[in-house]
Amino acid sequence: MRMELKAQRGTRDILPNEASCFEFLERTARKIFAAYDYGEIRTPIFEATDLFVRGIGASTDIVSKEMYSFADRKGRSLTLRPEGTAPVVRAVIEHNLLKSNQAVKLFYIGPMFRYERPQYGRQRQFTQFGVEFFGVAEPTADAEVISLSNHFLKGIGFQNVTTTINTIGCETCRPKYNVALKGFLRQRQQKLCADCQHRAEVNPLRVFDCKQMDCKAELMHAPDMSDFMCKDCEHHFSTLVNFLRDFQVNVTVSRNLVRGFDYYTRTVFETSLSGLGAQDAVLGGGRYDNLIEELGGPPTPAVGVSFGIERIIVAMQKQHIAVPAEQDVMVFILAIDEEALALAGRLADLARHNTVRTRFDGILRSLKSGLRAADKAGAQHVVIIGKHELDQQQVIVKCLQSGKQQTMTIKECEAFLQGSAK
RNA sequence: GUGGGUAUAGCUCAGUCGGUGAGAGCACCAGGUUGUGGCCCUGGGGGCCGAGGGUUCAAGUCCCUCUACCCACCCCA
Repeated sequence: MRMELKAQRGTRDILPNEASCFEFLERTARKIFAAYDYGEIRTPIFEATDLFVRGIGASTDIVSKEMYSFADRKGRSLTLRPEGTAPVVRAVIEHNLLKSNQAVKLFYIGPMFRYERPQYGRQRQFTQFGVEFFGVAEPTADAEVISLSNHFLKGIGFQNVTTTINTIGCETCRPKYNVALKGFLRQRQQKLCADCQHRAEVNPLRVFDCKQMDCKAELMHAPDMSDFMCKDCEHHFSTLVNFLRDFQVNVTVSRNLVRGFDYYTRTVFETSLSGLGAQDAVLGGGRYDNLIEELGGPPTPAVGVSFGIERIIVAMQKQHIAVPAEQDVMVFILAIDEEALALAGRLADLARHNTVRTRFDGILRSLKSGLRAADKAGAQHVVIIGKHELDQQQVIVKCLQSGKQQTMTIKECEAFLQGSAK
């Protein structure tokens, strides 16, 4: 195979077979998002680079080394969006969607871009669905978003879904804890791995995620977040956990769960599915009570989640979850003689105008190969036209399932294609 | 960004110690009496063996470079 032009690294083509899987997920998501009364928002694929630097945090991996940034013809620095929350926040501020004490619920669907090393379940262009819930500070909002996430995975067909949740505190208690943790890590610096030494400076909470046994052992003695947590945060979290139990969402509390964006406050969560190897998180999210204000909007609490669609599709394949088959009846129009092509084309056109799913390729086939093709295409009915039929102004309509067939006049066939074929 | 692995037909993969003309299954196409699908049988098309260099009388096979993919790390969805 000689090809100079190929899909770029970390991108790929979605062929019809897989596209139907995306379509199924989108359909399922829209149904569930609608049930929770979220409205769709479509934001541009690229934004000012500054939006992500300020929103996600300059020191995060995504901003410091994974963004597709470029200068446009006037020298503006633009970036293909690496995630969906910052653009949505920008949009709700820009359009004054945030009225006081009003809940605003939005969802988005679309491609995201990160310059990462591709791996299974990790592409440079990938699809995320996500929801953002603005204006409610109470844990009811967190619970709703997590419940919605669970509902989505169950709607697709996943069983035994468990979500991991944690709280990382708020602007009053987290800094105190960070100071204590950093102090602790500095003391033990020599005993930590290189990665953890780096984490200790950039995002100290991440050290709890380290897989090195030595680091884990050291961290047994680390200061405990719960000793630093303010009353409000503690109450928020325990209430949330209770809500989730009421909602029958399986949750595991893990103090090791930390997320890579700077904007999270209090609640963070993610859900993993089996069959994905190292990249097994298919959704992740959390609360971000300060982001809107930081980006120039009115102080507004918010919570959101995003779903990794390609990863969900991989998990579906690994767990043998099939996309429900299309139920539409299909009619196959088969011309077996040159003279029959015109009538075949006309009948196909008529059927299509009546939104009957119709297969007609405009080519001559032998009766045998035509029926084979119809069978493979999954057609229910085949309209067969040859010169014998034309001479009599008739056609044959064959039902593939029963094997029975009947001759009809052209008029009868037209009526069939307009009515009972569906 | 770091370390390791892989690359042969549309798909999944064989191909020995370098040595006749590059294979299988699936998929596709066509036949199996004159106009009837699925199952079965027979036949057929389709590969510059990822790209570029090198070693050799001889390279799919050995060496180097590049590219892509895979696994782990990092990070994340």
